[in-house]
Amino acid sequence: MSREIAIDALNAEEAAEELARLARLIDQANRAYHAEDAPEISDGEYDRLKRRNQAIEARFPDLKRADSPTGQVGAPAASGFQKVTHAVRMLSLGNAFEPGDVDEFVSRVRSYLGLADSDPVAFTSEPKIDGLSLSLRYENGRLVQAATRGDGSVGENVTENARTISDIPLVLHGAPDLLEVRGEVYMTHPDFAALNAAQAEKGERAFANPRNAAAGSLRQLDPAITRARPLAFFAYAWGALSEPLASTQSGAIDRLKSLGFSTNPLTGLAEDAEGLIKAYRAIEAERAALGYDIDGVVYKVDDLAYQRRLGFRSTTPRWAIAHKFPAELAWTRLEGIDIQVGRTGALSPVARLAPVTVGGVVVSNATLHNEDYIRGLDNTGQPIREGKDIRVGDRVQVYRAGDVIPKIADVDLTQRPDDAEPYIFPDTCPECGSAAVREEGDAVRRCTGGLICPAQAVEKLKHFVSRAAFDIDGLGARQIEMFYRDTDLPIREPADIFTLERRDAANLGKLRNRDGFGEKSVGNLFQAIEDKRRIALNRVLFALGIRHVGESAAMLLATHYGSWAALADALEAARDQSGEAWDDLISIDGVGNVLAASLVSAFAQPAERASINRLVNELEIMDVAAPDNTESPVAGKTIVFTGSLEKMTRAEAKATAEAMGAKVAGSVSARTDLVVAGPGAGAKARKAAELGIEIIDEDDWLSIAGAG
DNA sequence: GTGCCTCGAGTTCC
DNA sequence: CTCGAGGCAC
Repeated sequence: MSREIAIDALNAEEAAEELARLARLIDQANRAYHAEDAPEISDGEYDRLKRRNQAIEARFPDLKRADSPTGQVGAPAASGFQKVTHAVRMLSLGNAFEPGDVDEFVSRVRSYLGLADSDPVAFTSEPKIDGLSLSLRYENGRLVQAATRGDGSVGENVTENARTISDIPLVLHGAPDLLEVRGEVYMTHPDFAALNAAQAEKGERAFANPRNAAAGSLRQLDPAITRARPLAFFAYAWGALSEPLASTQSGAIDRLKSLGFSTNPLTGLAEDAEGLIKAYRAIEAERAALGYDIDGVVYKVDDLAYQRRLGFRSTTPRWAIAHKFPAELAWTRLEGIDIQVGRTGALSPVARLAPVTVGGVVVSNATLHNEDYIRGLDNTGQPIREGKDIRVGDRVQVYRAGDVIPKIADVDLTQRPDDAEPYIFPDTCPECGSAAVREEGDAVRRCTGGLICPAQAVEKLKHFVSRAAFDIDGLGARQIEMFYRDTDLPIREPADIFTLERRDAANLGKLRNRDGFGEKSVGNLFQAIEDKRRIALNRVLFALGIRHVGESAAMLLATHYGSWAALADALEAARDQSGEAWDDLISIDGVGNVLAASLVSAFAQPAERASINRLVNELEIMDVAAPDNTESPVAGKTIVFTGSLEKMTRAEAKATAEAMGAKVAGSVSARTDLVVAGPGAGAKARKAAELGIEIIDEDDWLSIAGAG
């Protein structure tokens, strides 16, 4: 590093020079990172450069550059782009890997819709472009916002960059007043090759593959750079709309095409699984000649009314599926097996591999799941990989499951070194030495050290500050690691986070003098912690990290009990796992014996309970109200559907009823409020009549559902 | 008891 | 993203 002057000693001219130098260095590091190649500088050095840049900018605000690595004012510093909440979630798709999965998809659709064998149902097929999804929002025909997918709910605002892509029209004629167009940004093979040649000429790093080149180009802070990059765009879907585009998927795509978007020319229609697989084969045959990367074929139900009826599962639509091409494979050497310890004490083996490129990415780690997986057995004891075990020193075949998670597919026994020994899974925790026990019927071995185990304690704390839990800005995994090991100002349990400021004050505020901290960042951290003292009950419950209590169970419990006091009292009363409080807990839909026992025993453990109490004393926990469906006529009622339903299927009826706040049960009891009886209703309808429960037919139900 | 469906937990690379 | 397992319907 050339001369680096203390910031206080810089004059304006030197400061300007320094800012230019730092902008260049940081930009270079960013590019190296996006090219997914060996980074040129370490993470620590990168952070140091950014901090120095920030400090100089703070002292000379007038000198802040247009291309400042800290980004525009008001933008979150972490990414440089503003966050955008999608009006309609951007979903991911379920996957099919073989023809059988496609058959299953088609028959699931047919049975959910209740179609007879003679009723036709059409599906579209189109190549799945390997790029990055983008949502374009048009208001009154003008492009007003472009956002990346992000996590599906919240993406990044890349409007200025999207405007530079020639396939993306800035103005639409004859479009709905509001129209969100969704599609894929990608780079063609010739453009990718030319870009990399130009990069090489300029002495800059090449991109690993077209997808990363497209992603890196779209996420440039300077739109002028994006403009110079040859990006392309295919439209294939839509989000929020003021009026429908068409009545079918294929019609909507045609409409997008007539509005001026590029749509994929290989889009087709089929009537059944056989037709879809034919389309898949045809696209697969074209794959090498397309000139852009695709990683499979997407099938969608063509009729949009059917799509609406099919609806969504928790994260994926029921009306679409991605049929993936077989994953790319690569051979490499297994150099070692390490054991990681998770928050619940689970011991997970990780393969350390000689670095190898798989599907355009360099892979050096792979998950080995558990003991049995290494031995070549699945969870039922059936052999996988023809029963071959995995040994350190083996030549192994690696692929990326779902194009993401590296896994080991196969072992080449002919290349096994003579001295390779079967892997012996540890029966003690490598972090704390406690016994590691595998419960009968369980696939994982767990450390029994509990909070004595530093690995478990740290992972629990990381979970506590994670996104869906307390989500404290400036207190991420790295800081947790640091504070956990700290002797001056330790964070060893959640309550310690909320006493940090007090303890630091008592300690003469030394934190701000520490490496990586300053006046400003310490202030921000304390403020971020203060902001989370007031927090919703469900988040607190989830943050505690009790086994089997995830986000969804935490919400169920929070809405059932409403307040911390009610919850804590109930768990206290249910501690011997019987009696009224226990029955009430078990009666919650989605809460079973295992979850309930885990929850109750966590609260009954003296040490854990004391830790929870210390935390709760620091917080103001907000009550959670049950979802307000009071306008709905069936809110809070228990409904039973019986007999055959003719205008909808059972699954649909259940989904509609639940959306209206009702509970759907399988059998009639004294707790049933309403029975919907179709033709052929037998014993259940009779029992309902005996109990004096209201019975209606399918048409009555539809008019209630329509009104609700 | 068996077979779906979802959730929880752990994981990699960016 | 995937696997394992809990919860629930049949």
